[in-house]
Amino acid sequence: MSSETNVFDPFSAYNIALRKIEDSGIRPTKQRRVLAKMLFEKGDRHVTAENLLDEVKKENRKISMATIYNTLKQFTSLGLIREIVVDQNKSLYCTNNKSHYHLYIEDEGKIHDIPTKNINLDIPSIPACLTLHNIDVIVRIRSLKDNKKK
Amino acid sequence: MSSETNVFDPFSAYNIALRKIEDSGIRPTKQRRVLAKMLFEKGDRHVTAENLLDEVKKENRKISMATIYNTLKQFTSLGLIREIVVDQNKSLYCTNNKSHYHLYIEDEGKIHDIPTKNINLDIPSIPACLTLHNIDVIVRIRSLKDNKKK
DNA sequence: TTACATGCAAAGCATTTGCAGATAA
DNA sequence: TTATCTGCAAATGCTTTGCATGTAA
Repeated sequence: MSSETNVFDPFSAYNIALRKIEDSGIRPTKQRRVLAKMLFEKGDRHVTAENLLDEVKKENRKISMATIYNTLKQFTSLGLIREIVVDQNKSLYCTNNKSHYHLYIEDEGKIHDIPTKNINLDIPSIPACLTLHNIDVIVRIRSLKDNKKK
Repeated sequence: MSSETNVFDPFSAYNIALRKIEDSGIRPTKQRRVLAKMLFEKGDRHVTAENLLDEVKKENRKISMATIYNTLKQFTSLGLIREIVVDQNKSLYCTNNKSHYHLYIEDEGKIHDIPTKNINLDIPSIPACLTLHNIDVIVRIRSLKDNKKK
């Protein structure tokens, strides 16, 4: 392990998240810090509550499912993560904060980010009484073989 | 009521749907015909299973929820309707068969179609081994007042 | 000290399923 | 006649909630 491994980087995704948590007034509890580490120290991720629970278990820690759900919602409302809706039966959260779209491989259930610059999208202007919250673009693809079987 | 009301139009959305049902091999049962009428004789609609059940009740008919769910799935796989995923907790089905995007007013839970021509979207070409299934574009807006209350 | 957080188990809710009875062809 | 469909009620699975206990400030 090089000495650089432990250099404190105030601008790491994790430290930025931690500061936003503190600034927002919610407490940076142990559970929240552990989950923030998982979410923000592994690059851009797409996770479900279940994924996180499994990961917590693998590290021999213990955080309840209720807390994981609460935390995901809090992080979402703080703007740390983004909820993406690709299918009805499971909530997916995306840790990529840069503006981007999604590529969803339906038969694999896998999702990938598409940088905004790779898709050109022009939408009409929004009336003054309304605010644009977000634009979700999900490009849904299937592998050919899956498509063939009707 | 003018006599034209009962003129048979083989190209009405309902009759087209009915033919697709027959052609596909599934039986045009009473329930399926009633639901097809509700879906296709009222212009472009966005409905949930619950909406349809309520409508059925209002007409003093009775179709079970299980049948409504089954029918919505069958109609979707026949390509008669399209499932749109705006939020995790309820499936919405859209009867507009023309290519289009969606405008979702988050604080009202209302959804509207946006004709494709009003949005310019350029996506990169898809590798030959994959098929593009669909591109969902959901423009999410909020009314200003809702936005203010943090 | 006390307001806020966590964990558990129970509740909630949309959707699916198993199966007996009904129905279209 | 028989393969298919419907309706009921029970099951499922994700998510939320109520509440007692724990913890950060």
